[in-house]
Amino acid sequence: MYLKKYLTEGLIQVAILLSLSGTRVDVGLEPGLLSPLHEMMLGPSAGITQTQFHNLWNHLEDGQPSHPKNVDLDGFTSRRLLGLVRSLDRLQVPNTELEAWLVHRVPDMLPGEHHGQPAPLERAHVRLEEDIAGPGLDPGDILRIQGENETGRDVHTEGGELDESPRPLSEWSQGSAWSNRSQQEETHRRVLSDHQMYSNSLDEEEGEMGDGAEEEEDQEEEPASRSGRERERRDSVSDRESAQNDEEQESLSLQECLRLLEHTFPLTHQPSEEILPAIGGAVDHEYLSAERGPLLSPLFPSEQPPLDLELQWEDLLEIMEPHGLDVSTRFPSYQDGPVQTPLDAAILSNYQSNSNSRNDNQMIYQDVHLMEAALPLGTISLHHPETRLLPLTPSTELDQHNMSLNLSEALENMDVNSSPRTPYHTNLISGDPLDDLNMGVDVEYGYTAFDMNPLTQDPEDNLITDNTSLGDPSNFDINFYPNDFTLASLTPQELSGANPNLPILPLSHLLVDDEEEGDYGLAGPLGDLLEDATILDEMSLLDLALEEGFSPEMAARLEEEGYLVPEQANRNTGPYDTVMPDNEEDDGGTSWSRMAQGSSRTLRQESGEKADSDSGLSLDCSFSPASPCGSESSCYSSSSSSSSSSSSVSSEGGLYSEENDQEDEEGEINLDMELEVTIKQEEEEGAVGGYYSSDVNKMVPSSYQEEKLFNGLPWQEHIGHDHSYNQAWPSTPTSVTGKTSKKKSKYSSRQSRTKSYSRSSAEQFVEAELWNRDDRRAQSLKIPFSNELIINLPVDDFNELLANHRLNEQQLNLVRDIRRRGKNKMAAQNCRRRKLGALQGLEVDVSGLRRRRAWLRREKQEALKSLQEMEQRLEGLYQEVMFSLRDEEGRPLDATDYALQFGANGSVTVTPRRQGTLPRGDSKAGKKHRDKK
DNA sequence: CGCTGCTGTCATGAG
DNA sequence: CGCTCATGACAGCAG
Repeated sequence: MYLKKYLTEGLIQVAILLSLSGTRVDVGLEPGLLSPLHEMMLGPSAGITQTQFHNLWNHLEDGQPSHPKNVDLDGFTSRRLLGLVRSLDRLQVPNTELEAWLVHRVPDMLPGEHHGQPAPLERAHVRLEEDIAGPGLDPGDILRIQGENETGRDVHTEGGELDESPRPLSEWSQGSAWSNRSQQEETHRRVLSDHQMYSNSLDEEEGEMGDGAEEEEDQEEEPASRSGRERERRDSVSDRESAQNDEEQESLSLQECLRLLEHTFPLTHQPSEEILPAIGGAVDHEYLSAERGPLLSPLFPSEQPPLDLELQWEDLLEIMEPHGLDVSTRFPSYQDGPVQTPLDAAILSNYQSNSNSRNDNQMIYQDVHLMEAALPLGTISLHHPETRLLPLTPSTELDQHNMSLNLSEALENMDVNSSPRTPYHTNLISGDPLDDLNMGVDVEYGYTAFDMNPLTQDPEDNLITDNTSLGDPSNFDINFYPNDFTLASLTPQELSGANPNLPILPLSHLLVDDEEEGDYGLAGPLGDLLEDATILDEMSLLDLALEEGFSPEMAARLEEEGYLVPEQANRNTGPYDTVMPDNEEDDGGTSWSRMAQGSSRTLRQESGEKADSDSGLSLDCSFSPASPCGSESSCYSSSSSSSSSSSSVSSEGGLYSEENDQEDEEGEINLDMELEVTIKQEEEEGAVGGYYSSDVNKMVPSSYQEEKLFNGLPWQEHIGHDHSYNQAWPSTPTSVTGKTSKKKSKYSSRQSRTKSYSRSSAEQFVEAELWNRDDRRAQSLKIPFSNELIINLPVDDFNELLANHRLNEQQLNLVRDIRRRGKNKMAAQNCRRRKLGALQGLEVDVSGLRRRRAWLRREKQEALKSLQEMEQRLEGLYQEVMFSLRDEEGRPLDATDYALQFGANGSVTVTPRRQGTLPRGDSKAGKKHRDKK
């Protein structure tokens, strides 16, 4: 508050100075004219800049690591959003901004029902008329007010300079000479119409639309109706003339008003104390000794520099905004306020906005509420540094389901599942407690220990749900999920304390998981534990493999460890490298059928599931090659060739599953893993598996069930999405290192892929055993390790791996290419994910800005109304003062014929109105009681 | 058949 | 200088 006051006062001083100097600062309608401060307030106009405005607002610190090269939105979308954002930059409360501010300030300063101060108003009038000053007044016409002698200021001088007597407010709004005012109003109207246009274009809420229309109407009606209102006021004042009893009260009110204004606007202008005695004897000079003259200049919006005002508004709003960003801190700071939840805040915001509350506190709350309202409900848990902006789309809420479900289930299962995995836990996720939670969730769904990584892979889900509002209890009812029995046990604190970055199980995953749970997940905790133990063994073996280069012995050991489920056991082949495509070709149909039996359903499920969750943006940092667990994960990923195949199946949709069913009828069962691989290939058009996959399977045994379990694996992401390179692999693999040749193979593979379906199953098996291009190449060159390993191993490990394996130049090149492409693939996925996230953030920002604009409009309307009231009061007070004055003959002065002028030196003079007097002749004194029209 | 979205890949630049 | 990452651009596939 103090800061706000300080800044605003300073700005007002500047504004007043500019107004006094006759400088007209136009509203910064041009975005380019906006000052850096303004840009800081609203954020960079270019939404694609690295710094997003939501970051500048210090709210919704999105969880993504702010990349130095932030998302660069391209295309129409970015332009559209940018246009919206830029348009919002033009959301300036033009001329009445300061008015609005003052209107809010004044009531605060005027606890009582005080009327405005005529003196400053008149002074402002004088200032306004300086530019159009006509011939100097006859000194004889200048009436010196009592107290003039005190200061010894020569009123004549100023009167001569100023010549023009203040106009009545009616004239003030009408006179052609008031070009400034007219321009201002015109500008204002223009801006309003602009706002209206934007309102229409942005398809705002009806309430906003109504506001805009109303606002415009108000603006148009204002100038015309003002004169009428002023006349009415004058009449009322003249009526009161008979009741002199009220004069003293008015004077007192004026005194207090001036006093408060003085405190608020300590300026450099010399006080005009002369009027005080005239106004009322009770007036204390002490309070009016300073700067009363310019006090009212702020009341004249036409004289205010709109740019500063805009900045000031922005400043005011922005100062208060950050408070509304952090729920955890904000609400405590406003405990005395009604705000309890963002929803409440939004409601209260609307309510308060409509209730025309005008004191500062209310303003603050309005701002806070507004900002909260501007935030989607899903973005409540902003207290976490990595919280993200959430879209307003329903998907957010759906994802919140995931979040809450994950957390709750994780919490529920943590104690149960953590023990078997303790070593793994400590190794992999010691840094992040929530990973444990996530693991718990994974276990709950029968996923293997590595599933938690996969679960984190869904990029969109991460984007949307990473930072769902954990801290908001209101979300829980929304997040309640049928199978989530632990939500009730979760306290908001627990959830809020959880790491928002906890990977969220996508809704699709949940749904599928539910189904799968019926199939597999019901195995019970024992099965989970066994699986965990198996996974742990597998992981240890993989670690060893990483260190020792993944020798075939280790792969064999992994097989022997028996961590494979019975289904998997069938798939395990003997020594790595023993599987030959020919065998697959022979047994392809049988293995295919077997696989179909075991996993056809799973495949279908996965296909659907992947259809939902397969965003392609699934890469997650958890499996970063550089990370300690990256190698492990890579091992697992590499081992989970089946998972990749499953993902591929998913990408390929139900077509293959249907084929699987058909093949399944053949009923021939072959335990050969290669056959299985062949099946996969046939299912997935050779996307995964095959000869090379057998190696992978050796390293890390996998089954279709495991595929299911692993379907969230990061590797699965890229592998599974590699739908474009499922092609028939030449029976005689040829090493292709050149890019052109790669492309050729790639494209030809696609063509062959389409052909493969028309071919005989044997041919399909021959050609469909291949994965993607790199996999095939690796297979052809007999690269002794998986592509996943190649891609995801840290550099050192990778080099070590290469060193451990004597590879020829071709192999080395291929391995490097595989690594490069794989990493680039992940990078591309991350990039796209970030881009989407940025887009969503922009959308959220736009929505927030819209709300803010609506709020500002309402504020402006209120301010206008208040201003009108103030003007009325000022007019009344002015009349009162005039009536309290007497001319040389002791007759009251007619306010229509005389005007109060306030000199720069603080002197106050009563000057006749030229326009008023001229037509009326010299009836200044005699027509004091003349009715106004 | 065209459009759109997704994905992988390449080229390029920056760190 | 090499590696990694990010990103634009391109192309193919699927819906």
